[in-house]
Amino acid sequence: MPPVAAATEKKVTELLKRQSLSVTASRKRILQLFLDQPGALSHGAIEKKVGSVFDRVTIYRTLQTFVDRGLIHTIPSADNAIRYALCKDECGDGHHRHEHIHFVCQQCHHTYCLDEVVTPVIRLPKGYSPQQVEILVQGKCKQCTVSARR
Amino acid sequence: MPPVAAATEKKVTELLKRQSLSVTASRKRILQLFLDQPGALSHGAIEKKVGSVFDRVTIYRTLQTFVDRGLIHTIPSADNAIRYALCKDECGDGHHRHEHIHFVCQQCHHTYCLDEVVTPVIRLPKGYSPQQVEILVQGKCKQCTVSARR
DNA sequence: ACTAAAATAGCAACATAGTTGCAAAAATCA
DNA sequence: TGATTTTTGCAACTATGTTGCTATTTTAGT
Repeated sequence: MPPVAAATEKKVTELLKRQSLSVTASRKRILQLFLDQPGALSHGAIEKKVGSVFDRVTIYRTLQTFVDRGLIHTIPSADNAIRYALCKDECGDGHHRHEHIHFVCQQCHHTYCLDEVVTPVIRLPKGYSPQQVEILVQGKCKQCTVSARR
Repeated sequence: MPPVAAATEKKVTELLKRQSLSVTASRKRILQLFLDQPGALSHGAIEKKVGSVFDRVTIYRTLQTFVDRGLIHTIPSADNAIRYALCKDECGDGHHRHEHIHFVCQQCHHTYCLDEVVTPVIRLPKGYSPQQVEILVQGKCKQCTVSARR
């Protein structure tokens, strides 16, 4: 059985309204993509899934809107493919509060937010004022470790 | 006076030969760009500087070669612009060993390797095997903090 | 220093990624 | 329902990254 149940249309509509966003087909569909799976998605991955239904430009703009409203956040990468993942409730209009780290599996290439792992405090040299810390761990994810053990 | 002296041609030639790389004009010039300043450079930034002299493709291939040989390393970003920075001596053919963090200034948009700040050990949930940890700190850099104080 | 072999650079052509302006369509709100 | 606002899709464009091929440069051996 699949680990995550499909989000109902009601749920995504709820989420959009809560951010006072117009409820449109593309926004509902793209938000649902995020709810339907545990990892992060790149623009490219989303385009592959729904690119025949919605215009590329619409997908770009939808992602930007979601980031602006604090529905999703960006995850940096070393392969020129920014990923996006759902935010927790603490994020909202114009601000993001994230304390979790990001895990990139080198085998299945999925990216996950590890909400249970809190980012440590980083002590910087004099003169540097930190604002935000992003931690990116590469390795082998839960699924891939399990599959390899069989 | 400029803070960093220009690297001599001899020095870059030395570095290239040490990695058993052919010594060519583009490799010398691009390597010198890195030595002439303290931060990281994106492909775009390099192209702006020497794009009229060398072909775009040559720059891409030179950067890739340098990464492969352990001369420079990549720094992930959230703006689809991978940065490259010089490696310390511990890196070599096919492998990279980095323990430092990366600092991105939100004001001047430069990226620096903070070699004196060591990446802490990150404790992951069961099932995840970490291979590499990348830490990206955003904030205001030394220069920009000083300039603001004036 | 010269030459043959190997490596690299430049070019062209292509593929992918991201942006902008504008008119048509859809969503909101009264 | 209808007017207003917002969003979408399209077209055109810019930027970014890749590949194959040939010419040029570099290297290594004499």
